[in-house]
Amino acid sequence: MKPRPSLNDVAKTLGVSAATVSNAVSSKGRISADLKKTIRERAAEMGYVPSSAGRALRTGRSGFLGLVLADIAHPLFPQIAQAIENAATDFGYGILIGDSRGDVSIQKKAIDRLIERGADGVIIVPRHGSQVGDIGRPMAVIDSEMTPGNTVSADHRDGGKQVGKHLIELGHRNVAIIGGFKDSNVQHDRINGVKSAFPSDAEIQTLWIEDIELEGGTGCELGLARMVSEGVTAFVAVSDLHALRALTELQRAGFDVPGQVSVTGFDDLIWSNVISPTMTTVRMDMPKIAEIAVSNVIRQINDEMTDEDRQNLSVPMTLIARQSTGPAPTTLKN
Amino acid sequence: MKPRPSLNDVAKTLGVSAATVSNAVSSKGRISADLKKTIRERAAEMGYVPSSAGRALRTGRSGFLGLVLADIAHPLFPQIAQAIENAATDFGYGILIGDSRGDVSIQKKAIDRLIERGADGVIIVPRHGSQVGDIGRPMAVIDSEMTPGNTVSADHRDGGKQVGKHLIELGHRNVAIIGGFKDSNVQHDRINGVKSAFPSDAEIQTLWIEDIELEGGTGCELGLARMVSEGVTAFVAVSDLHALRALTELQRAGFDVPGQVSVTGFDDLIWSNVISPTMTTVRMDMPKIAEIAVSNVIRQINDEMTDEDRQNLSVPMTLIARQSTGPAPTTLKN
DNA sequence: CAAATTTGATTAATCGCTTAACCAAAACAT
DNA sequence: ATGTTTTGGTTAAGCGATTAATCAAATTTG
Repeated sequence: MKPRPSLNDVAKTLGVSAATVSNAVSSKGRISADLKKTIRERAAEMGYVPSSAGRALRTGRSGFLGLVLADIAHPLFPQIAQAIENAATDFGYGILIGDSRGDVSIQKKAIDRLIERGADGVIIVPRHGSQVGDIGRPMAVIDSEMTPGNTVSADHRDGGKQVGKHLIELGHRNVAIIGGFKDSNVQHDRINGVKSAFPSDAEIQTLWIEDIELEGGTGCELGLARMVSEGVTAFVAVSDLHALRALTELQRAGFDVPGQVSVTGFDDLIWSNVISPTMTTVRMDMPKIAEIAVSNVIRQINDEMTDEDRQNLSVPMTLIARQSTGPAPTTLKN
Repeated sequence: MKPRPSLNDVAKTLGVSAATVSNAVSSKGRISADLKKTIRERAAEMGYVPSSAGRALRTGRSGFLGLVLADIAHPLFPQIAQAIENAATDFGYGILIGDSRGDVSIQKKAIDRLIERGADGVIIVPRHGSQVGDIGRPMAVIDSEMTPGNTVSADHRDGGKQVGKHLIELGHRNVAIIGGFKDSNVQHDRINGVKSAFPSDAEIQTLWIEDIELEGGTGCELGLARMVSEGVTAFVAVSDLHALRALTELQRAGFDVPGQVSVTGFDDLIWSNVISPTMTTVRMDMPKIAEIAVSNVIRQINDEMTDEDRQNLSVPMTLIARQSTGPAPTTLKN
């Protein structure tokens, strides 16, 4: 726990001024190539690391970005956090996390707390149904194109469309979409995308888990078996979590997936590739999204915003066809 | 983006010294109750928020703790991050996240980066098979009691024991344990715990996914169906992720869970309660673990370590019996 | 060669906060 | 009334970095 050397310590051992050391380390100001090299070597061997506190105080920049998710417990969080952290690191920033403990009303508070802690900007993944007002600081929102103030998002609509096309090619004409929350813009985008792929004579219905659970209780059966017997040949869930729920419910009811009925999800969550059958899903390009969000915030911090930056960007999604989808069975309805 | 008022700004509007304002805000030093109240009110109405940079520079404390996970993509990460963030917030600290991008060799680098960014201490959840050397700064390790330098962990062994007992009560005598990585101390603890619950004449075998995938490739079938036909009546996975894999593989092969075979997992991951059947699992008390880890690091920061703090604490796990376990079938072997 | 310019480094101020040292006035004790 | 303590505040130093202003020496120019 020995205190680390300061700029001044390094300067003294070389008999130069602190300013010169600062210049050498940060490659600013005027300094001869020779001295710069000498100083850098000495600094390195002394184990000198610039104090972020000192720098922050002087420059007014902390070098941190806040990452706020309404609910950290969301299964997509690892993907998001990792991508954001990596992108931020590439830009020389650190990531401070904030959690609103599942309570939407605290979302704003969580953001404020990060700002108070000195975050130079904030990246927000708002909870469905909520939107973020201006916070007077650089920020980027990752949600849906429909969300006011959104900065960047995956092209959820096209992702849905890809799923729809995939199912059409497999011969499915009677499909049930499984949604979670009606007030989620992301889910609506995905659902609309799916629908847009089908011709108008296709049979498409949408069921909402929040509705079903209102009656059956959390984690209740969704009643998918009955729907299959009524002709549904494929279930499109707006999230791999719901897709997993559907898959296991169908399997347990004795159906063969994908032999008798197909299932698809979204987001390529951690388990999608190890369950049996592996799940057909659509993946976001999180590294790309993160890079856009982070660089956008940083440009705001540096007052380098261009008109282009204010656009609501969308990043393509990628369909990953796996084992949970197959040709529509022709036996039942024809 | 208007600059926020400083201590001095507040002091000037009241005609007092900055030191007095500081004392009023932080309740230190000597100050009359009246003036303290006045100052606090004025500070509040001016929207004064202490500059973390100024404070950090002066006190040498940033107010941040680093959280390093070898792999942020781990499905347990949300639980951990949320618990740590909440605990840290309760203690007035913020959380800075670090990721080693899946590469164990970078684990140390990720830690160093957080320290360089000014983290006062670090909380580490090391990757299986790795251990953390002394970093010369306050730190806490959350892994297994077996891991050198471990600070706090769930009582994985007892968790395993609870699973074992649960299965014994249900009449299971022929069990297969599914492990992931052999070099994981946590998994070994759990496995040993499970074994310890069974009498010596019980048939217990252990299969390792890393071995099986070496031949079959990532995400391959585990060959559980054959094992069931050979008499195994229950599968104990060391993680819900593996349990899910086992469950779907068995269901797909046409087995009824828990009618013909039981399955258990660990960690109560996000999906455990929504799949069908819901998963019997064992849950860690992450809030408790996080609180212990965070407070331990903070005591190190404040040089308040007691001998008690150096102990390797373990926090009880809780068995959550759900639908995936049932009485052992008596038809096959008897 | 004197004047102008460039180069390379130093000085000193400053960011916002904390805290030890100090001091005047009030309260108490002898 | 004089000495002592307590109370309530102020002063001033300093944490470590950045940067505008400055200056001496070296170099170029007329």
